[in-house]
Amino acid sequence: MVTIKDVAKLAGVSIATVSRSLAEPDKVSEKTRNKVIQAVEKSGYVANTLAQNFRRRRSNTVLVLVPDIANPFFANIIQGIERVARQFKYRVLLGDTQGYDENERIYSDLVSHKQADGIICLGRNIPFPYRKGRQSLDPAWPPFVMACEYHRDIPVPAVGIDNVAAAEVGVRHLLSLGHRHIAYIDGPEDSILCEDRLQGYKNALKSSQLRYEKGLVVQGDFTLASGYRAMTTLLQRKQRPSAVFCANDEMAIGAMQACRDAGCELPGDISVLGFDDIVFAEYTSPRLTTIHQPRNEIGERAMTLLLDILSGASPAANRVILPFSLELRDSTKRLE
Amino acid sequence: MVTIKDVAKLAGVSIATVSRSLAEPDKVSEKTRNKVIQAVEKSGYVANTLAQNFRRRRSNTVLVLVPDIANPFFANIIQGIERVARQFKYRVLLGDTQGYDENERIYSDLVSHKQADGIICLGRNIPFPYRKGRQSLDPAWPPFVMACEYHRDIPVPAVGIDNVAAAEVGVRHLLSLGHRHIAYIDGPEDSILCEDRLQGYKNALKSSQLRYEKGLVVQGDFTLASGYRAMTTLLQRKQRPSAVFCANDEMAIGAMQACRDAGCELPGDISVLGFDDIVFAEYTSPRLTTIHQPRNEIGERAMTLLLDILSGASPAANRVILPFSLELRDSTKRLE
DNA sequence: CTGTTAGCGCGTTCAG
DNA sequence: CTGAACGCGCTAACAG
Repeated sequence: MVTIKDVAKLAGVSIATVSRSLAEPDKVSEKTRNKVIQAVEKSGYVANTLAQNFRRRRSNTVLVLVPDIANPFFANIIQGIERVARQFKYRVLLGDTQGYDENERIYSDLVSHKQADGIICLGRNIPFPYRKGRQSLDPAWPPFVMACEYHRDIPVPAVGIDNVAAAEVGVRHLLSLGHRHIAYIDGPEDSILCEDRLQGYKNALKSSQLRYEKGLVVQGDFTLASGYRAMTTLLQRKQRPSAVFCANDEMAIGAMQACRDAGCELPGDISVLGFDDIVFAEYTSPRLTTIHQPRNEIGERAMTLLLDILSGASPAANRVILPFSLELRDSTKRLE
Repeated sequence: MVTIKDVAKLAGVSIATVSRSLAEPDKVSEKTRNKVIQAVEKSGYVANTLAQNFRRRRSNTVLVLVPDIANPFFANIIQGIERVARQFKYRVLLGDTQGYDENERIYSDLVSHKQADGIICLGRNIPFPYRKGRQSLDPAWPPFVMACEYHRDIPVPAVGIDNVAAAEVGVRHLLSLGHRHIAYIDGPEDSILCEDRLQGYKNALKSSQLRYEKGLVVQGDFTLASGYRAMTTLLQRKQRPSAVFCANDEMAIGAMQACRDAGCELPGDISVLGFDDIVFAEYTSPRLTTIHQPRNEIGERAMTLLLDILSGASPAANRVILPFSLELRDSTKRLE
């Protein structure tokens, strides 16, 4: 292995000069710099990152905590993170927590062990212990930002969309089609993002002077299967809803299947509205009307935000709200 | 920051003893070990991984090169890798290559920079330069294994299924339903895995004394959109196929959409057969008949294989072939 | 079984 | 602008 010493010898300079020429080129005279660069090329020197990291006390790595990497929604966010990370020479360490806090703990330990400089959290939990009711960012926490979700009490830097507004827009769309009996298939209980969507759903109902009916809200967990189950439950009501709003596309796709299995026509008997706009949404039958989130951009902005924090600069904004849009397709239809 | 020195002082032993007590506990007397452990707990010491990695000259990290992380098929494999990695205290570094060789290069450099100890490659290329026609593993290459794909000439350790056999089983199923005009929507050109599937397709045709017709094979790139386009092309033939075998589920789902848009009934007019058995396959309409691959296990075995190689033990087997199964659902139907 | 010692490869003072 | 020298925190001989 060729080390900085070899290069120094070859270039006839000291190792300090080699180090400087590479890290802070402008602090070195052009002449020496060229000598060094030549020596580097000739020897095929590449700095030993392990040694660099050790010396610099950082890893140039960010940890991405994903509740479920198999969820295509998260995958797109990771893509965004990855792109920015690569651009800034950062590495992305993947932590698939499978929804277990315990795993989050394991992974966030990586930061205290210096294996990662910061964390991007795609799930809904802060991966460090903290007192319930805490209202401020603990300075002892490592740099981290949340993507999609955010925290109700603690001002954690976060990137996402306005979920209340998005849900409201979606449900208003259903209302505008004449639906009055609209169900909501919710996501996991402790997801603030789902609470927001529920709130948007309620707001929309209210704006049409409709009463919020608890029985029309069924809980799922973002999976296809849970959407199927939830819809099955809803279809057993004496009065079936004429439309259903789902907290994500996968549950919507599951719900559609349940409708078909129950002999309902789509969208004739039931309109279905999704959330996220995953690629598959365009390939369902009927094509799924849904709320589009800029997933790649969410990832990019989250990484950028984390980079800001890591560089010590106060982040441009603590909470980044990105635009969403209602993607009209064929799964919602005017009530006849 | 509390270092190994502090612990040594606190425990009244040398730093070497602390190091040993933690890394090789059985080489230390129980008494000293306990002293050390107490000191560790009292001081809250955590070893600096950066220093350890530097000293040990390895990172306990594997790099996973993914052609497209948004593809749910890969996501499941990564899950498997992740699980085993966590179990063995390895970290997973993610490299989304987006199909660019250039990116693969960037990432595989991480290994030479000691940032990763080995590579698991989910794509179809060997991420290092090598002479075309090379027939053996270059000892200069870092430890790596391929999952799903493998290499035609070079005996790269690989995990996957028997794609020829799997495709043959699938197409024979179509044949057994009376189909004689069976199309194949192929994957990317340089995918050996797709070549194998094509071979299986040909074998099946041959077993039924059917002629292989080039026009019935259309190329896609594994995406939903490409499946849609490919099917559209196929539907424009004077004689439409009565069944189509797709190299993956996403293309199959795209193809189904194309059929619907063209007014074909599914599976009445056209039977569709997928490959992979991604979760969405059960939620299409009709439910997609497809070939199931044990994705999680592929990931697990790939990681295990890499671990074997890293530990110097000659891997139990150089090529691991896992079982597949034909998942009969509703998208294939007897020809009437 | 334990302690002493010598670096790993690099970044970073501090003089010059 | 450049070089000598130190040490980051830890592991791995080696000697005792």
